[in-house]
Amino acid sequence: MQALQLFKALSDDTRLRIILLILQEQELCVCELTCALGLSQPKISRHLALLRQMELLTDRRQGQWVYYRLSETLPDWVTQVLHTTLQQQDYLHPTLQRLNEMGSRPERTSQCC
Amino acid sequence: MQALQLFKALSDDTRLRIILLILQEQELCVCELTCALGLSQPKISRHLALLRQMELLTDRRQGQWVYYRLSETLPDWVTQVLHTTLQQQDYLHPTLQRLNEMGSRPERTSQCC
DNA sequence: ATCATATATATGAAATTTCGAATGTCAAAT
DNA sequence: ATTTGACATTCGAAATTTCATATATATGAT
Repeated sequence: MQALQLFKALSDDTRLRIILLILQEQELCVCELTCALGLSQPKISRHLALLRQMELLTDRRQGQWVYYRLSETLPDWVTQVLHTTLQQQDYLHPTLQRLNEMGSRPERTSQCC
Repeated sequence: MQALQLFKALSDDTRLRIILLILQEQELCVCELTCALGLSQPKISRHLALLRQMELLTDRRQGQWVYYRLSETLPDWVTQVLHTTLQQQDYLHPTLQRLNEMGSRPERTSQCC
C-alpha cells in the first residue's frame, strides 16, 4: 500500500465515511452503510468495490448479507492514520447518528471459525 | 481543516511529495521543489497555490526567492498524519536524493524578525 | 530603463473521476 | 421454479482535476 493510493482512497467523501464508519463499528453490511450514508446502493457498492480491490477492506457473505471490515493485513502506519482521523469525530457524527437510529439492522451470528 | 480536504490535498503525487519534502526539510523555495520533483515550474506553482489557499503551507519572500513551509496553525491530528506518512520513507526517497544532489541552492539568511 | 531570473496566473484541452440508470447475480422463502 | 430482497456491475454522460503553453509580475543587476 503506497501513501498516494491510501490518500486517493480517502479523498472521496463517500469512501472516507465508509472507512471511518467501519473503523468505528468493526463490521457493517451494505444495507447499513447505505442507510447511514444516505446514498444509493449502487453508489455505495461501487466505492466498496474500489476499497476491496485495493485491499483496504475485506468482505464476507453471511446469507443474503455481505459484511465489510478493515483488512487485517493493513500496515501499521495506515491504521495509525485512520485512527488519528477518526478522532475528528465531528466529521462522522451525522452519519453515525443515522446508523444508530436505523431500525431492523440485520443480526450477526458468530463469524465462522 | 476538514479531514476530507486534507486527503484531497494529499491525493495528488505532486502535492504529496511537496508536503512531505517540506515536512522533512522545514523550508524550501520553489526552485528547490521544482528541481527535487523534476517537474515544470508552473506545475509546482499551481499546486503550491492550492496548498497555500487551504492553509496547509505558508510562504515568505526573501529577495527573489519565495520559501514555503508548513503552516504553524495546523491542527495536531494533521501534523500527526503527516509525520506518520513521512515514516514511509521509500516513497520520498528519489525526490530527496535529487534535492541533495542539487547544486547552487539559494542560501537562506535568518528568517525576518 | 533594460534585462535576466524567480515565481504566479490564465486559458483551454485532455485525462480522470463520479454518477444515475439499467441490469445482472446470489441466497432464502414460498 | 418463481419471487423477493440484498448486493454487484456496466455504461455513457457530466463534473472535476490536471496539464502545457503563454503571459504577467516582482526583484536584482547592469
